[in-house]
Amino acid sequence: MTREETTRVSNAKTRNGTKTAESIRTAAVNLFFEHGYEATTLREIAAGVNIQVGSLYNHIPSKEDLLFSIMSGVIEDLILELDERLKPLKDPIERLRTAVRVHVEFHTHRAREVFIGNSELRSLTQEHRSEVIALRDQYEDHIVGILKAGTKAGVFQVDDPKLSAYAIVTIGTQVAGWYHEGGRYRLPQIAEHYISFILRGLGVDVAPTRNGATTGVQRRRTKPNSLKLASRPVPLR
Amino acid sequence: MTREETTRVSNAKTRNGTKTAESIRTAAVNLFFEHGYEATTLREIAAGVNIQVGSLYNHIPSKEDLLFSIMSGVIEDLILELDERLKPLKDPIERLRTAVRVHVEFHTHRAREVFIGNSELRSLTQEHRSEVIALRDQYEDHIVGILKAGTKAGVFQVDDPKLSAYAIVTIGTQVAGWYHEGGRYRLPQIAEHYISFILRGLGVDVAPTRNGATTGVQRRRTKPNSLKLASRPVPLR
DNA sequence: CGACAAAGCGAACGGGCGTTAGTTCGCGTT
DNA sequence: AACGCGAACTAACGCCCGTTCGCTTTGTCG
Repeated sequence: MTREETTRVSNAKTRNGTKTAESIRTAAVNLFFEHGYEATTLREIAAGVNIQVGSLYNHIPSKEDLLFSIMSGVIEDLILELDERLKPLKDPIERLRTAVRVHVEFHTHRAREVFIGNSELRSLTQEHRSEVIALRDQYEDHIVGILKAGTKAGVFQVDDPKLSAYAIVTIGTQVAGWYHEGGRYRLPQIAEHYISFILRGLGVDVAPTRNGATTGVQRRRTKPNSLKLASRPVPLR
Repeated sequence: MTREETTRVSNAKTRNGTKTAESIRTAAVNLFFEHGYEATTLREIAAGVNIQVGSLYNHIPSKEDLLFSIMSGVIEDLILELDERLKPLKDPIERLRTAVRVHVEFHTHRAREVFIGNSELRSLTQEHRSEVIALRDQYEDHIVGILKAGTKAGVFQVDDPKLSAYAIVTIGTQVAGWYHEGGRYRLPQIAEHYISFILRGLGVDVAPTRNGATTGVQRRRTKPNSLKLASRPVPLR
């Protein structure tokens, strides 16, 4: 009952040289993303690391704890990244601009983990779920804080900061669903597009998105026909 | 191998008077929504209908087929509803307005089924998944058609109709995640809000959303503090 | 009232799940 | 040379899953 699991993990090397715990994590991320947590077997994960099922338990306390460490880890990293990039900035508009940029960049770079984080909440224990929700709320509060500060300074026109923050966060979920490296849209392009969109939504006057001139964004030269919709959330298998 | 399952179902009455097949469907919808398809047991579904496990097979061919009938059924209904409401309209703006209204109303009224439809694609067989995706594409094509017609008529300014349609559809997914009857926001309020939002996004000049004056919408008189975010996708259990 | 089909019962099936336990192996340290 | 230890292996556990099947109950209709 007084268990004190570390969740964080040893860093010893496996017999073939790579860190096993790390391999387990990435194998789990890929499988959870593709088949979902419930449908993924520890035997599949073990096979992905080329070890036997039982050996997994040298590195993880349980399957559920593996999921939890992935979910909490990705939000913690997100919060850390946001804090760091926001630290030197004072101007509300610049702070929001950076927040959205970090948000979109993170949700594209680590799309799989984020997708898991947004869809597997119900597979966690009560305690772990509360913990993840607390982290998520903490992140949302950051955004809300920026919005409130900007509203008080008179540069934003926001009815309900919490509702607006929710809308902003939702965009990330969406991006994580369809973005894949090498796809039609380049990362800065996506980020700047949403920055303009959101700022306009907050009542800030932004130059129209003509040829990506807003902040000197470079658009791709190829015709922006249509998004590769086929690979949206999770076809696969 | 040459099985010809009907998926549609008998309409005999059970011993206590209600239609069993229907009860199975709603019990399944609730459980799939709360715990997910993989985590839901046929025994749980049976218990929800006050029946034994084996008796389920008097009404369904398999668990996967039950999921499929829920997912395809909800999209079929959505398409039917859209067709019917769109039939008498010619003006592109009016057509889009109605399409969004139908979209939001449907995604709030049948939020649970829609949520399942958007999150359990990967649990279907190849064949069933293709079928559902085809239906979904068919629905998207309706929206794309409206956008293209409006663009050709010169009332919309759309870079990429497919991408815009995707954005519109995404809003529904989002609403289905947090809406619940009796919550802070009333249905027409949500619909009109998104109609204005989307029309503005398409370059149509819409009166600003001051006191819901756009089309004579009545806002609630209570202060619109914050959305009940706690019950977003799926805490529960 | 008796026949018949629909629908429910309840036990069983084969299989796969997460997890545990005992053991072996290869290193770095003493 | 002996030891300790982390990490892998193998085998098994108890459990619960979706599905099947033979039997019984029920409601309907001629």
